[in-house]
Amino acid sequence: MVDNVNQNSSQGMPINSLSDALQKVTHAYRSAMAQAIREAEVPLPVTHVRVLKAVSYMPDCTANAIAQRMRRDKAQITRVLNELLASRLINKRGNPADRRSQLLEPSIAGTAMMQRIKQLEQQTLARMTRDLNPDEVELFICLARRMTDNLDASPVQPLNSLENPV
Amino acid sequence: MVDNVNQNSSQGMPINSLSDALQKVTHAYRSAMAQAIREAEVPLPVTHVRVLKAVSYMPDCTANAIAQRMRRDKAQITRVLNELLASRLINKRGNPADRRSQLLEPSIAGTAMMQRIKQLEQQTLARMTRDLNPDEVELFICLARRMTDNLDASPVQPLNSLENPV
DNA sequence: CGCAATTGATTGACATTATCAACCAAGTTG
DNA sequence: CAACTTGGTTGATAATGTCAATCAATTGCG
Repeated sequence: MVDNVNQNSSQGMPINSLSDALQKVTHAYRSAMAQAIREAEVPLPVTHVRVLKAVSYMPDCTANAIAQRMRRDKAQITRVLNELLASRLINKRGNPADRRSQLLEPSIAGTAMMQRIKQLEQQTLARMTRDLNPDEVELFICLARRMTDNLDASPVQPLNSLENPV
Repeated sequence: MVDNVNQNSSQGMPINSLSDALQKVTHAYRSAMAQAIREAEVPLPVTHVRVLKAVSYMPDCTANAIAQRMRRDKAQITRVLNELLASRLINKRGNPADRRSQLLEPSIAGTAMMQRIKQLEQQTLARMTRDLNPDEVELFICLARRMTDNLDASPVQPLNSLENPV
């Protein structure tokens, strides 16, 4: 109801509640996934799961590619990858095209883990969308992407936007 | 776009990309707000802003009420409130109805700060939704809420029978 | 009333996530 | 070759989230 009390000027458009709705649903999803993962005794935090997912599904995956795709700091990606490596869930191979980088791929164990996680994710998403029909889900995704693109496309271009040279 | 490579079985329903779309748009929004706040030289992290917002708009606001509404750990709320107090952005008043708790309200400075933040939020949201019409925004909010409620309402449903491939 | 249980708030400890800056080695360009 | 860029790593620190224990005020109930 923090939203409800946003007197939103002239229109009936409750645009302010957008931020709350967004943060709440994301928090709910992350909590649900974290809980599902905990209960399934998969000893991986959510971010690690996402990185493992990227490694599993991105062809010719490198650390930098993950960082760009997930729009996260490459430092954090490095750390997560190191822990996944320590857990033997992924492997590094030298990149023949560039000796600075390594190609990443899931190990056998990583692939198996990914299968379990995929199930958990499907269950959580199914629970989350149980009263939504496919069209509504698709529409939600579409809207979310448009909003993401809107924010990405027109950065306020500040002083130090060295990160994304797009 | 980790999503794009999710071979999503037989159907056309891209249910898996939902999680990525969700996390990306939230991350984009948080980044944009954090950047706007930084540039406006408002020295408050995003969570503090949200709590200040709650204090500003919730009548008879208490720490516990905020924690429940934001679905966050009350420990975290306490800490954020303490910092807002230290920054003189909010005030505590004894709660006549319950001497254990205090009623929270923004200070003069807090109200002024809230006005600035509200502007920043409006700008960010406007940028994010610039090619969406009000109906689409409202629909998005509605869908987000339904999903949040779905996750909140049901603990963890039994595994099978949840997702018969449509 | 007296006392156990509950509740609002706080604190400590810790895990997770995010960001920034410095750095190195390999690659690229002039 | 020198200057610069790029992929990756590391250190430091901020921000966020979660759990457990604690204290004081309140409530429920015999």
